[in-house]
This record gives sequence, C-alpha cells and structure tokens, in this order.
Amino acid sequence: MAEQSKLLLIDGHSILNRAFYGLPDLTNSKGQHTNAVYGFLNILFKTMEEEKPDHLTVAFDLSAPTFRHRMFADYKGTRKPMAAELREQVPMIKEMLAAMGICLVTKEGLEADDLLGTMSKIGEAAGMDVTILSGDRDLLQLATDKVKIMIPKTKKGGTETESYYAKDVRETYQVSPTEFIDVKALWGDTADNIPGVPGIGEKTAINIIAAYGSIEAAHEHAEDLKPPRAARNIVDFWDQARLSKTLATIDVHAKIDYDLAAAQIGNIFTDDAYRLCKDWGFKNILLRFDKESVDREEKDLTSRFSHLTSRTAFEEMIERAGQSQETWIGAGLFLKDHSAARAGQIRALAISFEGKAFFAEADTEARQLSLFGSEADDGSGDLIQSTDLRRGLQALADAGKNLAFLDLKEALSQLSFSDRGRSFDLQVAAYLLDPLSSSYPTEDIARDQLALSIPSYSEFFGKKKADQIWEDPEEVEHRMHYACYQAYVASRAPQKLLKRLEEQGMRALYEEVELPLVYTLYDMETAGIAVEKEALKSYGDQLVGRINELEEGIYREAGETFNINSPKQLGEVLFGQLGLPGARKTKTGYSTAADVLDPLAVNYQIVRDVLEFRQLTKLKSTYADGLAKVIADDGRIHSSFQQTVTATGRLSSTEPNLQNIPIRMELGKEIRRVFPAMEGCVFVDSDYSQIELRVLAHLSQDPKLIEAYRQGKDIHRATASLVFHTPFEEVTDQQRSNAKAVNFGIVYGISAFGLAKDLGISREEAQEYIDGYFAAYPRLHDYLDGLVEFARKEGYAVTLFGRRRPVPELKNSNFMQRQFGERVAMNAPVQGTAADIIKIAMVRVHDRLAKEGLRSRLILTVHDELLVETFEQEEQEVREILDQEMRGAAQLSVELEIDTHSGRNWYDAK
DNA sequence: GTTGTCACG
DNA sequence: ACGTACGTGACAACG
Repeated sequence: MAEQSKLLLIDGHSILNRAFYGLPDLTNSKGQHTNAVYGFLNILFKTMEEEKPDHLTVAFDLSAPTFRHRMFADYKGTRKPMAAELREQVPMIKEMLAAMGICLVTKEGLEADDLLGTMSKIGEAAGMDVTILSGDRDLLQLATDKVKIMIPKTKKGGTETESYYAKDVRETYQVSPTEFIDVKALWGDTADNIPGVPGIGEKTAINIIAAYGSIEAAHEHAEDLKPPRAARNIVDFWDQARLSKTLATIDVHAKIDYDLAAAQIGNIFTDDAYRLCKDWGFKNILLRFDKESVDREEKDLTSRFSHLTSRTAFEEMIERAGQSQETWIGAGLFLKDHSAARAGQIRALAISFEGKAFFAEADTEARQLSLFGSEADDGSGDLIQSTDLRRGLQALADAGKNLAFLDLKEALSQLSFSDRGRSFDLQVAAYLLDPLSSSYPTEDIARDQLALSIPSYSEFFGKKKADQIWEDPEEVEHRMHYACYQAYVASRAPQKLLKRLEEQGMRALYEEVELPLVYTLYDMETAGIAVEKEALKSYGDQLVGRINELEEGIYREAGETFNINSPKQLGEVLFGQLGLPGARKTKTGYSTAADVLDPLAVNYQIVRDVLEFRQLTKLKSTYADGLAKVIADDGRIHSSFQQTVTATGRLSSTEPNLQNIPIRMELGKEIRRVFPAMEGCVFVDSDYSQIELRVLAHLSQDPKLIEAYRQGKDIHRATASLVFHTPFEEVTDQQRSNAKAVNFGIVYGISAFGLAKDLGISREEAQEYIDGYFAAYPRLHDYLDGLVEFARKEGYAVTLFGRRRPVPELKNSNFMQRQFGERVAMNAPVQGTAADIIKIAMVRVHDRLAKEGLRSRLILTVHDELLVETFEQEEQEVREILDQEMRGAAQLSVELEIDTHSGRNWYDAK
C-alpha cells in the first residue's frame, strides 16, 4: 500500500510577516534586511521535517498585502503600510523559493486565502492529506478531517504550532469550520473590512452560531437571540451581515490552474538556493545544505579518490586523462620549497577528471630504499620521481587539455602552456567575483561554486606545517584526500566560475586581462631585480652611525634612556615627562605619529631628533636590513606579485614589497642606487602621468576637465585657475599646490575634513575649496553623485572594464561607515580603472617583448609605473613598446601620457 | 595576533 | 556628536 500522499500549503505573506516580526532585524554584509526570509526558511524546514510532505506549494497574493491580506494579531485593526524592511524581502523569498524549485502560486485579484482554499480542495479531492500553514486564523474555516490548519505561535524560547482539524476547531470554538464563517459574519473584522453586526462581539457571535448554525437560521429566530441588542441589530443590519458572510467566505472554487504534479517536492537544496543563502549570509541554513548535499550525491566523494603508487599506474592515468573529453582537468599541485625566487620540486600531484581524482606523490628516499631492497626487479623502474609527475603534467598540457589550478602562477613553475586559454586560475576567478575575501581556499570555492562542503586544511592537518604533513607516513591518507579534493574542485569549478563571470560582465576582464597577467607576473617574479649586496650593506652602516648619534642626543634631552621605537614609551616621555603641548590620545596612550610631532619640531630639538631617528630606523630595518634578507642565491630579489589581494584591482607586492621603496625623501631615495640593471643593460622606467585624474576625466565626461587635458594644460594650474577665479598665468604656486591637493582629494572621495587636514586649513575653508571645485566642474560633481547612487542601488562599484568592488558599507547603520562607503564608491571606479589599464599595458608590453624576440624583460610594476630591464641595444625599441602599449592600453577621451626615463640603476631611471 | 607607525602609488 | 581623505605591506612593540 502506497503511503498516503501529503500536501503542504503555505500562506506566503502571512508566514513572512510572522517571521519578520518574530525575529530581530538581521542585516547581511550587503546591508540587506534578511530576518523575514531567514525566519520563513526556518519555519519551512521545521514544518517539512514534522509533516514530511511530498507536495508543497506557497501562495502569495499579488496585490499589496497591506490592503488585501488578512494579517494576524500584529496588524489587526491597523492599516499601517508594510515596513520597507519587510517589503524588500518579498521578492527575496520568492527568488529563494524559485531557486529551491518550490511551486509558487499567485493570481491577480485573488487573495492567498482563496488560493489556499481552492488548492486544499483540489488536494483533498485527489485523496491527499492537506496541511495549510498560516498565521491567519480565518483559514480555520478550511479545516476538515483531511485538511489540517497549522498556526505558528511565537512563544518564549521558540515557536510552537497549533494544529486544527475540523474536530479541533469544534473543541476550541464550539462551532464547526464552516460555522466559523458565520461567526465572522456577525463579529466582523476591521482588519479585513468585514463590517459584521454592530453590538455583536466574539463571545456573542460564537454563542449565536453554536446555537443556530448559521446567520440565516439566527436571523429567522432573531426574536429569540440574546442579548436583545443582538436580536435587534441582526434584523436592522441584516444586509450588512449577509455581505459580511460573503466577504468572510474563502472561495474554494477559484479559477486557477493548479497542477499537483508541479507541486511535487524535488531536491530543494539546489546550487542556486545554496548561492542565495551564501549571498544573504544564512550561515546556519548553509549547514543544512552541506548535510543534504553530502547525503544526496557527495555521500562519499573520497570513494572516487585513488592513490596511485607506481609510475606505471600514474602514467596510465595521465594517458586516460589525455584521452578524456572532460572540459577541465583539475590539478592539485604541491611543491617543496617553492617561492618566487625558486621553483620548488613537485611533492605530489592530484589529477581529476570525469568526477574521479587520482593522487600520486614523489617517493621518499626511505621508500625508494625499501623498495629497492625488497623488490626483485630493477628497483628504480616503478618508483615515482618528482620529474615523472612533472612530465605527466606537461604531457596533459601538450595534449591540448584544459588544465585548471588553484594557483596557476605557482603551477607555471612546473609546466608551460602553448595556449594560455587552456589554463585556468581558480583563485583569480574567485577574486574577481568577490575581491573582498582575504583568501580563496579550495573549500570556499567548493562551497560557493559547487555547493559542496569539503574539509579545510586545518580540518585535515590542524596546525601542522606543510613540511610535517608531507613527510609523515601517518598523514598519507589525509594528504591524498586533501589533494584530490583540490583537484576535483579545480575540474568542476571553472565552468561555474566562468558562468558567473559572464553574468557579471567580467568574462573578458578575466580572460583577456587577469589570466594573461598570471603569465606576465610569473615571468616578472622569475626575472627578479638585481641588488648590490655590498652597497646595501654600506648604506645600512651609514645609517647606523647617524642613528647612534641621534639616540644619544634623545636620551640626553629626555634625561633618561628608553625605547624610542615604543610609541608608548616615547609618548610618555614627550607628553608626560617633558610636558610637550599638543598631545593627542590613541586607544593605548599618546599618539606620536608624524603629523602630531611635526608642528613641535620647530620648537623642540628632541622632536626633530625623534623624527629623524624614526626615518633612519625605518630605512635601516625595512629597507637596508629587510631587503638584504630576501636576496636570493642568484643575487637578485624576487618579489611576489599578489593578484588576489586588493579590493580595487591593484596588484600588491610582498616578500619584499617593492612597491614602497622610498623616493620622496632624498636619503631614502638613495637606496634605489643599490638596484642596478644587469651587465649590458639599463633600466627603462615609464610611469603614467596623472592616470587617475585622466580616468576620472574620461569616466565623468566633464567637458572642462577633458578640455584642460586636451590642451595639454598643467592640470593643477588649470584647476587652480577655475577654483580661485584667477587667470591661468597668474595662478600662484600656493594656489596650484592647493588645487593639486583638491585633485587628489577628488580621487579619494573628497571630504572637507580630509582636505583640511592635508592642507592644514580649517574645515570651512576646505569646504569652500570643494564647493569651488565642483562649481568649476559641475559634470564631475554629478558623476560622483551618480557613482554613490549606483553603488547604493547595486551594492557595488564598477570600473570601465567591468571589475566590481562590493560596497556593503553603504547600507551600514553606522553613519561613519556609510560615509566611508560613499568615498569608496567614488574612489573604486577610478583607482580600479587605472589598475585595469596598467594591467592591460603590462600584458601587452610583456607579450610585445616576447613577440619581437627581445631579451629585455619587464621586471617591476608600481601601480602606475613599469620598469623594464633593457639590453642597451634594445633601448630605443623598448621605449617605443612602452610608449605604444602603455598609451594604447585604453582609448579614453583624454590621452594617456607617460614619462619615461632610463638609467644604469633604479635611482637614475626615475 | 593586534596596534601604531610609515614607506609607496 | 560623531571623527574620515583611497589603496597597500613591513617592522617593532606589546599583550
């Protein structure tokens, strides 16, 4: 006997409303209110667990729920408009239900009640058990012995549900479900515009209907009714009573197309639903997905993982992979001692295709020995060497397979692609989709793209370092699984990532800029930059002499010795003991930052000494000593360029950071002399001239700004001329300098406070500058406003090339945070577009150098600057390439100009 | 690990 | 009344 089929019907607005008022105001990272959706889903899951329905439908009325829908308790008698925080969640829940494949029913002109009533009859007629979930007691009239009405009640410590079959209605209200309509006809309901009969309240209405069964019967026996007022009014207001009955009656024969087959419950834990939960921050619900998705198909992904322990088996697998039709072959690659300076050896490799994954690791010496001792054959024949793994990987690339890696730049140390389009970088793709994440581990990509829950590194290995896990025989299964998961995700995620990039208009950015850039950066890292070790050492020694003098002087002036590098101790000495004026507090004590000390320098020798001491120790520790530590065996420094770090799309540089080598102060700038071009070479250094302001001119299409650039004017002078209403030729240096600061401010997302601080003027004065600026460039002002408006509406800022930066701060309840969000919304498109442009230029310069067979190499980028180590004979050609490719990287309404210099070292090339 | 400071664009 | 210019990374101090 087949189990009884069960239909669950949900009153959408009513349950959403209950959830909204039952939960505190939850706001997700994007600033969306989510409490009602979240609560709705929890009620849905709970009810499904309890009722175990096989069919499910959610009904919504199309018309505004404030007007038509009968709300329970909270709304009774009041007609206040639906809260905006709730209204915005109506489309969200619909989107979620649709993503879960849940049947949604709406019909113009019908209330949810009528839909629910009609559907319950259809279900009942089909022989099903029906449950209607609603917060609205009016639905009790629909109860039968097959149709159950469930009403959630909010109680302390959770929700409880009251259930009513027909008999329960009778027990509770002394009337049958159909009689309940008549009760309502007498009693009325202001919330629903049902007038009822004056003078008859709930008690009286129930008594009358319990006695007579209907308003018609009661009307016939009007003279018998008590109290007399009811008897009189039921006659006097008879028409109104009959109208009320009509209004109160739920239509159970509404003309709707309702197909029970469409209501069948499939797998509601879909990828789309998962993504929505992720987007909206429903962490707890995600757990439910993990469990379900594990239950449904990933029950044991590890059963599809194999550990290949012989070279033969590994090579056979590579052979099969090479013949596979799989779109993307995923690879998990693990290197020993890899860095930008040196390609590590492959420790292990996992390859995944067709849903399976294979793991192979280079045999350790110990294993090689033991095998050699025990095996009868030639011993070395079937062992796996690091080079075997490398050959296998290269074989796949050579076979023209599409290969996906978590970190392609690292993989490039082990193989080469003849077609860059056949490689994929998961981290870079994931970064474009969500540049605010701090890292892009496999498990996050699996969760976001595949709705798959897999263990993280720490879940496998705890706090153990890579060296420990790869050499410990007990970890072999863990690392096999870990590597296979990585390969598996790499094979499955690219399609999803590409689809999302496409949807978000970033596919070209990925394929034509970021992906080729991986190759450019790899070559730049490999090339590195030469350093004169001895010169660096003597630079450091020179600093030490002066540092010691200063230190002595400071102790003498302070009257005691202390750690000058400790802001806490220094602050105490300067502002506490010596009682210097102008103290400013930080969380932990006095601030000793340069902008606090600077004004004091005029009057106090000790402050001058401290500032110089600071400057010199910075140069010594960060640059002299810091750089010496990272010189590789080849005498060069190989910085790592990070492609997945910044919120705006810029690159960053680490170990060491070569993007903050001193230049502003002469003494610091000297350090650039220790970076020489190699023998027979010069450095050619090109930097964009005011790229961000030019980008802004283009993006805003401000005619005055564009015109100033087209005429090749000094832009800061031109700005000063407009802002201060001074003829161009008569602009003073001071005015120009102020205008320059304003131009910078504009790019940062101007604030009067910030500008005032920068210029050392009052906030009012700064505001006047800003007002003057926007009066001079009105179009620019409108444009910046538009940026904020766009980001507020869409939740992100976007560059000329489609790169996005989310701006969740704009929806933050904190005023400061929102202000910050506004500046970000103004700055990100500008800084980001400039980043897009130089990335394009980098790829083009890199490719041109290769294509033209030049030996010169692009070795460094500093945001708006490219440095090419150039063979002397190639200088003219390199200059030309830089000029063409940098200027031609984007076609803007204003020309992109560059300044180019060359020299024997980095100092001379600037 | 966080904080304060400061180097760069 | 609040307390901000945008984006980074490295170092020393300190809990």
